[in-house]
Amino acid sequence: MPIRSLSRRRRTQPTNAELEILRVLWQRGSCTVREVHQLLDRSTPVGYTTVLKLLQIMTEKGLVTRDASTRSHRYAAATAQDAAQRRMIVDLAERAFGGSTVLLVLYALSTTPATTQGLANVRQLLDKIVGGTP
Amino acid sequence: MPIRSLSRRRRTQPTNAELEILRVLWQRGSCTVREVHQLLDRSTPVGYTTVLKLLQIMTEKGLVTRDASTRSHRYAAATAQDAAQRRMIVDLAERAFGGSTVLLVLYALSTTPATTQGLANVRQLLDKIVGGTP
DNA sequence: GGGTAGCTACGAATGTCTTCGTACGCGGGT
DNA sequence: ACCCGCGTACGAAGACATTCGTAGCTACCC
Repeated sequence: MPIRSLSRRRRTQPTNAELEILRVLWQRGSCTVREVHQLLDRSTPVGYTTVLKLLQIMTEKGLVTRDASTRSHRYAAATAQDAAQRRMIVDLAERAFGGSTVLLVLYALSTTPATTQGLANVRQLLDKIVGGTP
Repeated sequence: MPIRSLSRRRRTQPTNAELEILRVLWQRGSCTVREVHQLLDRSTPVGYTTVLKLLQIMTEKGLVTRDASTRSHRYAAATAQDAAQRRMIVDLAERAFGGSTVLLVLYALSTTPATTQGLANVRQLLDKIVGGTP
């Protein structure tokens, strides 16, 4: 019988269902449960109270903030989208690329069916990063 | 009482513990359970039978192959490392970047404390990708 | 030939994620 | 005053993930 189970996933990363909700909140700012429920675009639809429960859990975790001053509480993402995205990239780099985001980038670029516009953007950003840390 | 629970995580992606084992197998080729157990480098150590159980489960999932011709079975990763890495990138792009790997790359580059060598590699790869799909 | 070390198989405990049913309260309309 | 729609809170069910103990087998060594 296992007593400890401490090596679970990074607790700070949102799960899949949480991420879908966060996407709605990032796009729309602050939302009621009903709004999130209606805006969610899922392959398999989900019940209203499921969304409510998730938002309650996410509040406990600190992923979202809640304004309970009105009857229909309003929820908003607690962290900015880009910060969360960067965290997820770093997490994936650690788990699968030995911590190297550059390696991750190389693989991503060699996979992607990229548009010339997208590649131009990457090149532009590269030009902006003058030095880096050698 | 939930009857169906179908919107779980992408079933093809290895979990965290599975990924740690795959890393060993990718690095060393084919291994016995004992070898994997000894080579695993975990913050919290894990028991021998845990590794065994995980390898059995991964065999069922098709993540690894098993050669049972000797007393100590030998396991090997079923898919190449780079293919798995690409899959994980695509998965993250879908979950958090609207499916755009280019956007993922942009965020990764703007985060990373990159070496000039790494950046040079990225630039080199960019030069190789002549066209892309506009 | 018996003991021991090492191996696999299996099941159970625990924790997390996702889902929903049910209970309960408040406010507005009739 | 009463009901109904809408809201929150809570608990529990089921699927997975992770961990390990125990059982049972085989080979090897004295």
